Amino acid sequence: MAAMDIADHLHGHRKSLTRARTEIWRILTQSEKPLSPKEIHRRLTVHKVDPATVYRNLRALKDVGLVREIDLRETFKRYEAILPGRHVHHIMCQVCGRIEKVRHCVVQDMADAIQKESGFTLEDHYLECFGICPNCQGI
Amino acid sequence: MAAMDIADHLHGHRKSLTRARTEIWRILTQSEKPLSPKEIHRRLTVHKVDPATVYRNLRALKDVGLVREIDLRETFKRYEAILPGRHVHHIMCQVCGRIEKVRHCVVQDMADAIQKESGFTLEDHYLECFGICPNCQGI
DNA sequence: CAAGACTTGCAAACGATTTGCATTTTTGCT
DNA sequence: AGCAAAAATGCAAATCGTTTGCAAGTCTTG
Repeated sequence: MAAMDIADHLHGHRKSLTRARTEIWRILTQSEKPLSPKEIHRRLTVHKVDPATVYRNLRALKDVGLVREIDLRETFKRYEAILPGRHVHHIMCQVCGRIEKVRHCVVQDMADAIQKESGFTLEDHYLECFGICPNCQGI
Repeated sequence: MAAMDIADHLHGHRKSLTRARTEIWRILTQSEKPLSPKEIHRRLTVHKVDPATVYRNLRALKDVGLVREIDLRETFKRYEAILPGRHVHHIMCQVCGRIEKVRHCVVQDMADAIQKESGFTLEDHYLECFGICPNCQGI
């Protein structure tokens, strides 16, 4: 998604593409893994951006559907850019904390079963995995 | 799991089955849905149990594998008893917040794909669903 | 270019959870 | 049972991530 698109996306919600937002978006799209607000703040090159601004912008980006909030059982949330055509989950190593993407996802296959079982429609889900990475196996 | 078993379970970890723990366990096993520390505290009938004690005990029960911590994108965590032979996820209504169990789970089917993709073993996962419950559909 | 809408920095507030410490309860042994 | 050691508890204070009020700054749109 180009910078142009995110501007449109934001404008559609009466939100503007500010310097801080542009940077946060760049940082998120360039990252291999979901980042914490603190990590994002640390990587900002624009001067004097307040942590509160990072939080506010993450929420704004989340509200317009550009960013996803991820919980990996840590004391904070992580955030990642939602890139079109990708449905991504993650797996975190229980030993070293390394995080990798999981592109295979079978959750949608559960929709029918859920519908039958509880009558709920399945609109969204949250799937994060924990395991042991190659480096940590057999230690 | 009977009270006897949980005592054994705890003793195996040098932990005792105290009055507060017994009650918390009872509350959790009797609940239809995962509860927040605050809800658990509110349901305690033993006198003068401090919130800190609830937190400490939830952690203790989690550490020995009796309780699972659940994140439903709220401002707090929820906890539920891990009953043998049950692998349960949840679906929360995006409209009214109602929570139901989801017993069908296909995540283990992903283990092979994950192994091939990233080399990780899949030890545990975290799957919570969001949708719309029958009552809220068509509103 | 002006008026209103949206953003920001800063400091203070918040809410959930954790911790230090002195006291009480439970355990393990005799 | 009786007791010393270990673990748990209440209470208050502290932490930590995150949110909010407010005044000042920046954008947008006509």
